[in-house]
Amino acid sequence: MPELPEVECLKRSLEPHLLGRAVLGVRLRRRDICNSWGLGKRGQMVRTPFQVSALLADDSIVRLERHGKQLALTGSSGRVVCIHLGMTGQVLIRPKGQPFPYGDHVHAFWSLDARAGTASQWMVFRDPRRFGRIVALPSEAALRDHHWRLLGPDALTVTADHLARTLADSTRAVKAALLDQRVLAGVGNIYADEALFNSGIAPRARCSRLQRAHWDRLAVGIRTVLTQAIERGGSTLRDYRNADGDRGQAQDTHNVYGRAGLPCLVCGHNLASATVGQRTTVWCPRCQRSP
DNA sequence: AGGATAGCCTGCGGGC
DNA sequence: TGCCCGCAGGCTATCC
Repeated sequence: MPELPEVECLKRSLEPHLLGRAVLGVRLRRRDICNSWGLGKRGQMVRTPFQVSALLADDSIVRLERHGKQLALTGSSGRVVCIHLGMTGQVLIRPKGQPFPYGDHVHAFWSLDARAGTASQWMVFRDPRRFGRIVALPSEAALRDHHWRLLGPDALTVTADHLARTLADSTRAVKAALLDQRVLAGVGNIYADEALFNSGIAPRARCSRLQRAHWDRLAVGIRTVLTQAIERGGSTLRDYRNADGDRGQAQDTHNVYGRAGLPCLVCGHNLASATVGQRTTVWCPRCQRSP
């Protein structure tokens, strides 16, 4: 469930813990959630045998960067670890020596040094369903030019121009297009439904039928919904927590997601539900229209 | 080639 | 009470 707002809130909550912090060592329980890329002989990116030391061991963290739903940690060596939370992934900061309150499914531990006012801590990656991934890369250039090369622009800054240009000839349902990370990065099922409600566009509307005014409203709708969710700390439906274990509050203000059959908060008409783009989709048939 | 579909994976709630 | 089934949906691989 973590989409762009949840990953952004995770990033903001991790930064005070991680920036400038030394990684003393890394322990990995599951190797099958990790990938590693390196530079090949002709300068191309190649898959390399995974080594735990590639996860910023003996490094210190100098930067956190998010694109869409992915979060990258850069070490002072220039190496990068990119974390993708999948459905149930969590990154948590916990003091060493205290009982760990989150049960099983912790796949990786980073040992962080003690610093002024702070005891030594663990950063842990936990992911019950294991849809998440940890990717080691040799540089930020490799991150942007290789690992993130197929992702569309970050949804927080998406423009009507980009949406119109990218999707004008597409016959897909607009909701399916919003879920496609190559079109824009960061929108998942929750915020796709919320953004479409905000813009008054039916999820099954064909992209090629939409006009300039629709793209204008949709771009604003996407940015607004995501920005407001970030301000509320993201949506916690079940699993999402920030680095400190706190829940978000944005789920309390959803207009349509999870409200199938309930009255529309704007017009009172019962909200409809159907599968669109292989995802459960909820919308208001009165407030949202197909051109 | 764009678009649809299957598969990965665990927890939980509903039904019996 | 306990078991089974369906569902949740991020993405990749594969098919049409």
